Amino acid sequence: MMDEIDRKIVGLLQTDATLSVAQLADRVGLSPTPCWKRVQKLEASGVITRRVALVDPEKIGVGLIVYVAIEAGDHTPDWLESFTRAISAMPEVMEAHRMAGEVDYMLRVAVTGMAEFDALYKRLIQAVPMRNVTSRFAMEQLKYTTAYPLHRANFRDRAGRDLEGEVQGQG
Amino acid sequence: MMDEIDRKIVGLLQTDATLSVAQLADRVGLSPTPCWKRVQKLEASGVITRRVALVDPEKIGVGLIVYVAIEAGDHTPDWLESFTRAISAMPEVMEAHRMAGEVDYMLRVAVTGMAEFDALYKRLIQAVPMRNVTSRFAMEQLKYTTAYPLHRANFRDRAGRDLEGEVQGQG
DNA sequence: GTTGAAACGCCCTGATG
DNA sequence: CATCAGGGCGTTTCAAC
Repeated sequence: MMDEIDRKIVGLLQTDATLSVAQLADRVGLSPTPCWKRVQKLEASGVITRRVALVDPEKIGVGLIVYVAIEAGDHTPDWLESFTRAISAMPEVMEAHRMAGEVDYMLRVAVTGMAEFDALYKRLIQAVPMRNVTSRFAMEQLKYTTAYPLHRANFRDRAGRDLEGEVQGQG
Repeated sequence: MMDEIDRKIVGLLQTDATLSVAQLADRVGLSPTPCWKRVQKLEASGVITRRVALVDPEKIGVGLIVYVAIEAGDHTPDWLESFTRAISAMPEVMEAHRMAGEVDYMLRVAVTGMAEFDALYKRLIQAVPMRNVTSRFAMEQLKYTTAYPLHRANFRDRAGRDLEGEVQGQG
């Protein structure tokens, strides 16, 4: 189980992965060696999955973000299979979720402009039948981060106790 | 302007920022020195904005993703100002866009569970008046990437020419 | 663009307390 | 957990082609 120091390490690396182990150790109040071991453990256990470079979408000409809400044509394993394969092959589809409620799937798409989105849309409805597709276009990005919130309730202190009281339904 | 080699470098670093300059140079068909210079330039020019560690949300107990569609209470600068300040202070709000069309704003939220989302929702409607809020809950993540698509049309060859014919509306 | 080389820092691994 | 020590690798810069 992760403790408060692990939480700090993850928090720091989520915002800046160029930090050296020495800097990291300094900021979490540890010496380099155990700090390095913790980082290794966080990677081995799959908490930290990868290190990537983030890019300014405007600078590479991918300025249009579109949220696409989809109602499936039918609810069969085949449909899901075809749909999954289709979006996997589309680099413009950066995120895809299966949803609860009326909307079945939600996509986050990044394209150069309307013309390209239209082409993508056509490829999509051609790959698999859809009952309904609603596209919403972003005008301005107010906030964007890849850093997940690190709640104290999800970590332990050195005695192995929760840092906060039990959270409802999270036992 | 970026050329084909820059495009490859960005593409590689978007998926794996742990690559050494030597490895990178090897894969793009360059020697280390000019490859290193290109990376520096990409960072200085703001194409590459940062390097971060990505984390498995399940492993840190943030398993619930919610898309929130918002219609603003009114359309004044003050409202936008208050709204922006509110979501900036909420780490659970990982993404926020101002949208075209009926929905004014779109949030992507990561929380530990329904209880926490409910608390966030209350904080949100308390911070600023809303005409309508529609929350959609993700059941399963089909795809997720931080890597933007790199279209050949947005890059040049060594002669400075577009790699593809002019794209409609992108001329 | 290329190669080769040097200086420096950091990563990573041990040993010790 | 801390501290110390060391080898090896990668980064960064330089010179010359």
